[in-house]
Amino acid sequence: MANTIPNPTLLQKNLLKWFDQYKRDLPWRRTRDPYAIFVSEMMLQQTQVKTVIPYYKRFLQRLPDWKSLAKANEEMVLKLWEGLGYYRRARNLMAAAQKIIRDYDGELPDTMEKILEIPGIGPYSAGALLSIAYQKPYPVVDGNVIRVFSRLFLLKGNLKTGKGHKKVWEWAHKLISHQRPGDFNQAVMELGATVCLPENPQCLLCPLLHLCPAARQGLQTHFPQAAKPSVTAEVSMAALFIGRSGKALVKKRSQDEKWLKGMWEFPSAEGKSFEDALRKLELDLKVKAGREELLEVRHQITHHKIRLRFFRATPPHPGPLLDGFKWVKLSGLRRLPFASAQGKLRKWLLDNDA
DNA sequence: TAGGCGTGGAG
DNA sequence: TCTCCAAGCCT
Repeated sequence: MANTIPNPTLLQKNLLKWFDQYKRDLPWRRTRDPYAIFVSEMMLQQTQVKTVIPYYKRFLQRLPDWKSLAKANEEMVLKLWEGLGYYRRARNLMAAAQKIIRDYDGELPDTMEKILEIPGIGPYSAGALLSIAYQKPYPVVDGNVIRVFSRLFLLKGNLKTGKGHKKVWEWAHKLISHQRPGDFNQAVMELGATVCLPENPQCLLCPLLHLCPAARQGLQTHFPQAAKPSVTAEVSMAALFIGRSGKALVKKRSQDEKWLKGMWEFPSAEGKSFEDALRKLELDLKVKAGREELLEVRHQITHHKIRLRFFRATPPHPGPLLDGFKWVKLSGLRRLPFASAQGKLRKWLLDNDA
């Protein structure tokens, strides 16, 4: 079957009309403030809309403009970010604010060249900021755009990297609306997030159904084509819960660790088995642990599936605290975190950490 | 270029 | 329970 190319004008018109009628009411769509839009874009990197909303509101309430963010202390910014993940984004956000105050007199620049120099801003975010905050006709490509375009244009192969990815950008450049670039970009993403879903795409609700060759051929779930399956390794870890008078001992991970460098965790170790890991811990900390498993927590970190089992241990002999350890106050542990932001513990732990 | 970086939603 | 992957960036 011929790969018919949808008419760009028609595509824009249908999509924008649908967007006007069905777009979600999101807090960052109620402002034109480049700062607020910038914050939202940083938070939205690899993070779902629903997750971001409460963080976004709290962040803007506490740090409403470039100036307040630029002079904020890092502990406070990380605290506001706690639980969102990818903590480098929080530091980049601060660095961005400082740069904008220092180099641009407190105004987000409006050229691609300058925007790309801002820490934490790559091709996607630059396009989003220029189109949404400044109505400039730059496209965006994210996971949604890849999925929508792969179906609309029957794009084959891996579209996340290399030539395939470049192809998606070329389509995005061709299709961007010059009248309403910000709305067009958001509309494609909105369609991907609410209608053109990875599984069970809602084609009957799609404003582009009549333009979509994948849907016409019943191939919508065959696009985008699956990337090569990633090999994941299974890792066994043991962790110690060492409590004393309402407090628990936590440890800062070293910079030599494979993951979560510099983050706080309950003392843990890897091993060939849980027992093996537990013995290492006992040896390292010079403590004796019980063999009764308190809890098993599972974690996914790039290409690793981790099972972390917690065991109770009696506190080490009181004396000077070892370097990199500290006691945190806990009243009740409902969930045990694996590790957390640099110098911080995850919120359900800090809730109890007066 | 591929791997590291966090957490949680959803099927 | 398991898997996939989300408004990506950096090295």
